[in-house]
Amino acid sequence: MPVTLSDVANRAKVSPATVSRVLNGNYPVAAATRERVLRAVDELDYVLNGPASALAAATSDLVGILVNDIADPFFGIMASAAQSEMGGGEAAGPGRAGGEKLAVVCNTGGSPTRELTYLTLLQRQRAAAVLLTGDAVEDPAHSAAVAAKLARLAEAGTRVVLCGRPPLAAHPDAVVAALPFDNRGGARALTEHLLELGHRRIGHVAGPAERTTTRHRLEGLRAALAAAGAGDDRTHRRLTVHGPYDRRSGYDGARELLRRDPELTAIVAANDTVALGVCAALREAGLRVPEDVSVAGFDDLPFSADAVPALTTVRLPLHEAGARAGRLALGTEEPPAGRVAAVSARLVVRASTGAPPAR
Amino acid sequence: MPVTLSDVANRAKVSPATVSRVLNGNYPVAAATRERVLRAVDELDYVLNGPASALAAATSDLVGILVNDIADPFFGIMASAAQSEMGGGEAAGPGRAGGEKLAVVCNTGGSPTRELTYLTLLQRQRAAAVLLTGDAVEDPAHSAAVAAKLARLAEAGTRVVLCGRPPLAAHPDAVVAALPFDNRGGARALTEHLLELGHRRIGHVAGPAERTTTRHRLEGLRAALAAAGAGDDRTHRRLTVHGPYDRRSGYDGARELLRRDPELTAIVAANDTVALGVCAALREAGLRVPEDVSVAGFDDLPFSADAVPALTTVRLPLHEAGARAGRLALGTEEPPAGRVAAVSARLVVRASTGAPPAR
DNA sequence: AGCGCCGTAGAAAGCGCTTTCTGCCGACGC
DNA sequence: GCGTCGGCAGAAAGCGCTTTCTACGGCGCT
Repeated sequence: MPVTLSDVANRAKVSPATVSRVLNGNYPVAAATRERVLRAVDELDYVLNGPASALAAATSDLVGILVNDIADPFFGIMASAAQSEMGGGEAAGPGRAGGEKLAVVCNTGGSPTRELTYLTLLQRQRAAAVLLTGDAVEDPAHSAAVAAKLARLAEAGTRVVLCGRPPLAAHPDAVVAALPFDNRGGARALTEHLLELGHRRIGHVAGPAERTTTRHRLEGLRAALAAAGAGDDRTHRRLTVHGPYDRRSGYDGARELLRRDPELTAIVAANDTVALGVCAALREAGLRVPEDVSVAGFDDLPFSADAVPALTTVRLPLHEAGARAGRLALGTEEPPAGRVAAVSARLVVRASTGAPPAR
Repeated sequence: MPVTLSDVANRAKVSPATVSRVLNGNYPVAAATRERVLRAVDELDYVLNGPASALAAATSDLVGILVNDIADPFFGIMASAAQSEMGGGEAAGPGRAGGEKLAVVCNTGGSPTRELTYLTLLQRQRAAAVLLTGDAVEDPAHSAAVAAKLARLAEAGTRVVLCGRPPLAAHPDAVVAALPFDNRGGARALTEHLLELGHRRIGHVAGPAERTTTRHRLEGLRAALAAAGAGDDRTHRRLTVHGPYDRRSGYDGARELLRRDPELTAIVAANDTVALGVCAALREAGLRVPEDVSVAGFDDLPFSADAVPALTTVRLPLHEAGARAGRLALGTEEPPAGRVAAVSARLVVRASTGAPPAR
């Protein structure tokens, strides 16, 4: 019932081989013949059978993008940037010419199991490339499993790229490139800003425990604190709470921190969304931002500039990183030397931070 | 090099057919044999070749979810709800048992061309189902092209479902089900709320022109206005500006509306994100919300409750709708009678609307 | 004039799986 | 005790494409 390659061949009075060559454009075909074939394709409204050609050619045009939370713009921005690098832009011809890829995003929900599941599914589809974004869970067993999976994928010819995620410990060369974010540096700069302003009692609503991103941001923060001789480790731990990357976590976290230390003058949030929750809790407690308590976010998502007050945060060039990762996955861009290129984080000072209240 | 079905068969001392049957679980296999096969699969770390099985079986386990903007939570929420209905939850076995699907989201960026491109790509992959979310562009040529494409997909066995999008005019039965949002009703209720509060000069920062959602929301608004005898058509048009669904559009739109009519007492935004931009512009102009000007959004995205002031808006059950659409796509849920089930919209009154200032 | 070569098209062998059709074997019925 | 049936496994024919290898003209060259 569906139109096949040979139907087209018959109509164009050529062999199936020729049609295939026209569609793939990787073999000389006389202009007149090509013309005829294209016309037949058009007339029959033919669409290549993806599975069949993937099987025969042993590669497919599927590219998988794994994200932790598809409803979070942090990932949305990276994914859409990556996706926009991968064709799909112009009209798809009937064939696979032009190297258009089907870039698809897979939502792991932050669950290691689902991450592995998707990787298997992608492996099953013989994906051309896989792009992992965001956080990695710091469970040795899981990291090993992921690394092993990626190694197998790489073996089968899939290009693996890591974006906003540290390089693999286990099989570093299974990966084409890794673009980790400089979370440590960003957190450090942010904390220094707060210290300069005069803050000494700084609370932290951190991200989920056991995640590299969370750990790195914490390390940056503590490094700055330590360098300034502000507080000891026990204090830091007391002034840190963990939670997911949502508004609720910020709200609850801020209340908890306030309970633990009502004298707090600043709160650093795991990201901008969490920061909004923190602001809400503060406001509810009758505290003004930044006059009574300063608040800082992380990521610099678009809404942060519009918040009231506008959020001081650390800008991560999500779009650029995503786009670059996309090109790397496609092989359009040369991998960086050493396969790793850190993505820098820049402090953005806005209205939500200020000097601590005079006592 | 890669492990194939027959490798597994050899190791398990059975025929390839048997291995296939174990993996697909749709044919009786003696427990002992099954056991043996499963062990072999495990030992060889075998992963089914998706393209090959898709080719042989003439179906694949790919499900496409088309969204306009992956970085917008509006779509993120629907997509993630739909995706979570489609397996990927538990560990993926080596086979396709359990009907796990690879649910992938495709970002059209609101471009009709890319929409068609993705549809072709999905058709090429012989997708099991396709889920179109959000707005449809109101260009007859494009609608016809999409409808035709969907009809061909349906013909090939792909289940097509529409979520937050009106049923097809051209080939209504190409679609398994359509779950359009009640944008008219929502807009109407919202406008009535404003009218009851006493507002008469209501500005509108609408969504992109030539989109069904935009049109429906406008129609609801004008219906309410007309019913209350508030303003004529020319006035409405003068107090309406169009723009994309982003913060910027709200900001620019509000400034423009203020210029056109400084006596405005309320502004209805295309959605919550736009509403935030409106608030920013108002604030900048020295106007308080809602004391001087009331502002209302649409969709009730999570951040709306946290905005300052908390946004009055229209709640769309995005999660529920997405989940239902997912089940419909999978065939887990019976399609509604007539294949169409409107999704209701509910007014949520919060702090951003109030009585107009006494003159 | 003959040779070889370039440019182009066709034949055909798979790619790795699913599935019908066939066949074996033990159990059960009469 | 033999025929028959049912439960399970194997053989083999594709699924629709890609790609090597082969074939065929016509051209330029010697």
